Amino acid sequence: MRLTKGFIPTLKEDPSGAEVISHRIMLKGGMVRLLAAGVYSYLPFLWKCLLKVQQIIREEMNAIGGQEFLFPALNPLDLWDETGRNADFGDDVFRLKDRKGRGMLLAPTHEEVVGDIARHEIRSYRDLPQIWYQIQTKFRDEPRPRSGVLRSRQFIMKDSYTLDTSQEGLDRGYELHARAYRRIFARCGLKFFEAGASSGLMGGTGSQEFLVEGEAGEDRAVVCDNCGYVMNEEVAQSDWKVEPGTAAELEEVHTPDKRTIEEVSAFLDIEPQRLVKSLLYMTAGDEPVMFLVPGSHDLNESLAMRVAGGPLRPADPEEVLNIMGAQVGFVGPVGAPDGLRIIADKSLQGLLDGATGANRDDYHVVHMNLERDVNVSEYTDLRIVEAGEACIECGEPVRIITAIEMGHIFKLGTKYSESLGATFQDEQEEEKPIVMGSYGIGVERIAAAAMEQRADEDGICWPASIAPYHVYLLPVNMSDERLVGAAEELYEKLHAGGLEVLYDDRNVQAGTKFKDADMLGLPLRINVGVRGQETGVVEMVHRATRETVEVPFDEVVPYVRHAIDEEIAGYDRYADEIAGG
RNA sequence: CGGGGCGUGGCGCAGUCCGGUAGCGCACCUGCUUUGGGAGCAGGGGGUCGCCGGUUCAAAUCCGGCCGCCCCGACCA
Repeated sequence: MRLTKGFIPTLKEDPSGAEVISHRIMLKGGMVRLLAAGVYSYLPFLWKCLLKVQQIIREEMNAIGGQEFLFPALNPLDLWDETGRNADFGDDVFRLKDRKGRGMLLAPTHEEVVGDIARHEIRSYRDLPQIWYQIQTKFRDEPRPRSGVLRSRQFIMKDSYTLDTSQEGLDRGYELHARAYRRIFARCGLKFFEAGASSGLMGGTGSQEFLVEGEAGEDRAVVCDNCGYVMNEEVAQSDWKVEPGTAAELEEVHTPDKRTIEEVSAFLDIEPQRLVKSLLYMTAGDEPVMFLVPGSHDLNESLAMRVAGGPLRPADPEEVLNIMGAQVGFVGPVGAPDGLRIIADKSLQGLLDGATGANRDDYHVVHMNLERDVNVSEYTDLRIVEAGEACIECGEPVRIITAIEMGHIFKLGTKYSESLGATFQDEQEEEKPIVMGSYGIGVERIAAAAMEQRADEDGICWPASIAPYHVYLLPVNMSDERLVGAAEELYEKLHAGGLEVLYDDRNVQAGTKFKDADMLGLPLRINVGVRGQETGVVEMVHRATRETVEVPFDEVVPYVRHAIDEEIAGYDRYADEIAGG
């Protein structure tokens, strides 16, 4: 591509409103443009990268027996009412009406459509297993789109679905996907890791995330370097306990206007961890449940929902007042209403000397002995793990990593097939629900994560496997006919050699070209300058290392070919090593 | 949804407090010079100052409402 004919509108100045590095580079490098909050146009340069990512995904999905579909993005609301997810998704889904007034939505995911096809077409165990996938635009009306394409409202997802006759079949399909995902991310040149995860709105029995470490990410993972325990913070546990202390008589103390953990612990001179945080939540059926966690920690809502057996919402201040008889900030488990389910974090088990709200405005109680003073229904892990706590598996201190979620795989089971009536007949002529799995990859996030992981202050350094072009051809001075002649000739030769070249044939200062070349970050750059004219060489600059070598004119094509092939082969070898099984 | 910030030529910003000729840099067009890390000189084009309403002789500027975008939080596969 000649830059004079191409459309890569790079910016000279930093764009406003782009905080994370991938967003900044995408705007500055002329790769994306904003249309509305969380809605982006992908310009040709980035789109070439995204097409390469999609091609790698296709190859790996096809390799595990996946069949590519294209499901409709426009879905009837009725179908989503059948699974209950029209309500579950709430405001996060875009809804509209057709001309007849029928409710429709723009699909945020496709379990329902897959289930609908399956229930009409899958009759027998002989039809199974199936692996269906698509690469398609998804719509989610995120409450707060942010960080450029990392959390947008319209984005490209590879989603796939396994249909099986049994849990064992599902396990196989799930493992095939895990391997394919490892190969995909490895081939895209990413350093990634895997973590156990929460299945959230998807439901089901197991799930795992593929993550890339990066400050711009929204996920946090608890990692043990000693034993390899890696869990998303949402489901992570640790081995940590509050020191029990010594028992004493329960005492009510006046704590006027002291509501927060900080205020109360400072006022009473009690360590925050001994101050028991009492959080009232409401179940879907509006039943109250109280969760107790040490004041030093936050409640892990995923774990709370798991133990409560369903979705929860924090009780609003009025409900708290009605149920507990005191304002938020002064409620506690001591003297709670009869029958209130109280679930405590394991770290509090055996606590002899704690403090908490007295269920009376402006009062707290001290010397609380949990066993003696509180009717705890259950002890379980409920707290968000903090860095340095002992690993639940091996006891060594854990780290916490901020990361970008690239992919997520779920064992769904029969949740959707049952609600949709997607069944098959087994060998015994018995009608059974299809066992499903679902698996997603955020396509733009791969490009963004590559930037977060590999950019420097000048721009991105693309992995060769997904780089929009292989090489940046840069004649230093367009008014020097010798240079232009040499560059033109190289351009033709590189093309003929099957290489993708971005040829900067603009008549601008060399410095401008260098800046753009660094920003756009192709793996190699060829400087065609006067210096090499006499000796018949060009400068070959490796973007990632800045290493510069002189390459004789006639060896340019094989040099580039070799460098690109070697880098990609390295990713392929890595993919082979880590894919497993 | 709560908190904060912002909205002025294509881009980045000043001007708003204290009302009175819309400005700067970059980009763009023409010409000349220049050409290895975002060139110089000369000339030129381009703006309903987010929208609606109000106050005023007069509003980018003051007041009210609305919209949009960004950040933090809540939320979120």
